Amino acid sequence: MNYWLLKSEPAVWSWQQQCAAGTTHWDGVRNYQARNYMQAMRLGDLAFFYHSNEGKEIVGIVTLVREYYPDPEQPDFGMVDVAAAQSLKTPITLAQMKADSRFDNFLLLRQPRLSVMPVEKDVWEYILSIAL
DNA sequence: GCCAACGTTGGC
DNA sequence: GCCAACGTTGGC
Repeated sequence: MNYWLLKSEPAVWSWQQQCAAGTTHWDGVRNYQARNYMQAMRLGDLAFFYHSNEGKEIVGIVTLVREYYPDPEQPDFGMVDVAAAQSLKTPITLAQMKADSRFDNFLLLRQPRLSVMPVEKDVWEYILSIAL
């Protein structure tokens, strides 16, 4: 089991919309590093759903329900399918993570522009411990 | 293959 | 709305 983080601007696609929709394609990624991480995702993996730009907080968890497959209109890039799994009782804000040294190595802080990234197991569990 | 120009992301 | 970071493009 691997853990990930997916970014979405709530003005474009929000956690509320994800919950209402259930399972959706996670497409539109046009960055090779992010794509490579998507290709490494396996069925049943879990990912945090992060609101970028507005909110700037982790708000929920999705499950991977279909592994990477190509976008017929953009063969170099593709998508995965995810399903809303759980909302965090307490969203974890970017400011909170920046202020906590446990997140010093978190890619979200190290590589702020990356939209798909892995999350270390200990970071994943720590977030759950304060968010649920 | 280098690097300047440009575009995009995302925090502030 | 601005701007820093950084990935991509294209000329040489």
